[in-house]
Amino acid sequence: MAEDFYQVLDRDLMLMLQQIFSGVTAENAGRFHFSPPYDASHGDLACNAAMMLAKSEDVAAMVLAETIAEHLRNWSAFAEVSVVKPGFINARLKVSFLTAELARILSDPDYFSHCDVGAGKRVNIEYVSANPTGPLHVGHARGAVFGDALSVLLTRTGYDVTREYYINDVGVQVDVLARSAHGRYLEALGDKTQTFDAPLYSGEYLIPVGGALAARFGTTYQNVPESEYLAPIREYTIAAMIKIIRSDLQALGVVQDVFTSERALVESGAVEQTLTYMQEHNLVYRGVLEPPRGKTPEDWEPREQLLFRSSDFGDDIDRPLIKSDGTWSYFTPDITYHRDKFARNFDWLINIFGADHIGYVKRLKAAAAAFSEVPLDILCCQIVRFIKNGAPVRMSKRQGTFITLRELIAAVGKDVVRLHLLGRKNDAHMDFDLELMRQQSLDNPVFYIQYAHARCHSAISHAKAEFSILPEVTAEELAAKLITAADHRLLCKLAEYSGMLRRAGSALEVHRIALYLRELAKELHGFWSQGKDQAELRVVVRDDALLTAARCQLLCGVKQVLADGLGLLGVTAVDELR
RNA sequence: GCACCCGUAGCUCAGCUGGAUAGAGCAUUGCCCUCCGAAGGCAAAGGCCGCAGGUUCGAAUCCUGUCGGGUGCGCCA
Repeated sequence: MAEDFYQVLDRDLMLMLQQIFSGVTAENAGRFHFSPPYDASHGDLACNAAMMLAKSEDVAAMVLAETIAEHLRNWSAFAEVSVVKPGFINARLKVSFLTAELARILSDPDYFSHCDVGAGKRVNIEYVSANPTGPLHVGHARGAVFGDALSVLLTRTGYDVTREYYINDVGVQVDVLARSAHGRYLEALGDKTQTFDAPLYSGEYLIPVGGALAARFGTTYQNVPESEYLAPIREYTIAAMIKIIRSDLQALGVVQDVFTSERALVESGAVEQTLTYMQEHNLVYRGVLEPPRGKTPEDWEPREQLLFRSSDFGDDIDRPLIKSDGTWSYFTPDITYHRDKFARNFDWLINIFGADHIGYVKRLKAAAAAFSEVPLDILCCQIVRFIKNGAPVRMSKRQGTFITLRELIAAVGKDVVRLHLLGRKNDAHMDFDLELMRQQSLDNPVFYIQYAHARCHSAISHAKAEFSILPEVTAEELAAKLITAADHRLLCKLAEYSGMLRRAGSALEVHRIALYLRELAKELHGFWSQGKDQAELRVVVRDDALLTAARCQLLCGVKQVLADGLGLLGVTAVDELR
């Protein structure tokens, strides 16, 4: 398993501390690490070990820091090690150590995929799973891009990822869909009296489905009772909706591998099997629930149901599986579905939920815990407020005022949608200002990062034009040439990338990639601008071909890291801005 | 009433699993294009990190309470 830049340093630190201090073991050593200090004037790296050890060793942190620093001074990686007041150990890296990392970025074909914290474990990530009753709308966008980017990130950090969509193709919603489609079908056959009020779906997207149904079935279902037309119309229409949804996802750059049908699961008898299993394992009982506190419904009456002992597994109350009328609750097939996922031998399940399903998390985790040791993580994406003309857009399905995903992409572009939604923690509330995002203003980080990438490209091309032949640069020359403070900062920033990815992966925090890219872009822009005042800080230095070649290597590294990070987020890296 | 999420600069948000003087972008105010792309850079200003306790060498970060905002919660799906 290959280690990244910071892992190597931290591992060596741990080994060294174990040699010096008897109290340091493999277990607690993970707390000691190097990290980039927030203030660059402190150096390239800060180490927290002395302060962490002060108590267990019963020695003043400053004394320990001096001891540790003395050892660190022997490391080949460091040019300078110093100790500062509370007990920080600050270190400055040798340029050769940083340029060696740059060389790996440029020459190692596996550099961007060598992280193996996942160790090939099989993880299933379920996301979107919107009801197949129509095109996706903006409410689905965040979960879609987050699930997609998380899948890419976990793949990159060594997991074997399956991306899954669960199709809720059973129940009232899809029956309503079928009735609506049937109305459009009659319309297509010439009946102009059809209406599509309240419970029916009035969206225009069903009109072509009606036409297709007419072409497919002719007049077969024109004058037959619902019991005859419902199933075939429903099947056809759901397939049409899935097709629309998949194409919506594709427009966002989101791909999923497995589409699991609830109906197929139900028809296989898996739900009954699950109920039998739960009965055999004493996970259910017949009982009556208390009315919900503080908000007792007027028509509440206690009725006996089949309940899952979910409160034994961390839920607040037990949950109904079979309702008093003898039918399953929504939860029952869903439990079955997760049991099916467990049966497919994943090592880890992740569900991406919208904020409107937060209340569902505990019971599902309870069900998972009752069935398997395999961990289930449920990540919720908070509501995105869409702002138009300075005011939040009120969206209502009934009034047809919700913005579709297609409209959003058409308005601002896929890259803007993705980077903006991926730029914040998934569980943070956020705004999406449609005007700002359309303006391509500085509020929009896509252009800032793409601009940095384009500048790298531009400078490298310029260097190639200026010097017909750029000299080869040896490792020694690279280290000897990239010695200014500006070079140094860029090199340090590049070296952070691999460790940042590893941490983002283990924290399931995709937004860190976006933050990092912004930081790297900022360093690049700063680097660039210094060349305006001082010609020797430019990429192209006319009287120094070797320096120019070295700087080109540096910018190649920046360009590659920017492109890789943007690629992880599904955002296009461009060589030129319009 | 209960559960989950969020309260950090005027606004939108970071803060790397407990570290140094809490950071970015936008907006405001000043600079920097005869010079690799100014869609950029530099600088100024802006803060009781909602509030109150606790844990410890050390808290925006962890715990408890509390107040505000959001989302959800019934035998709906």
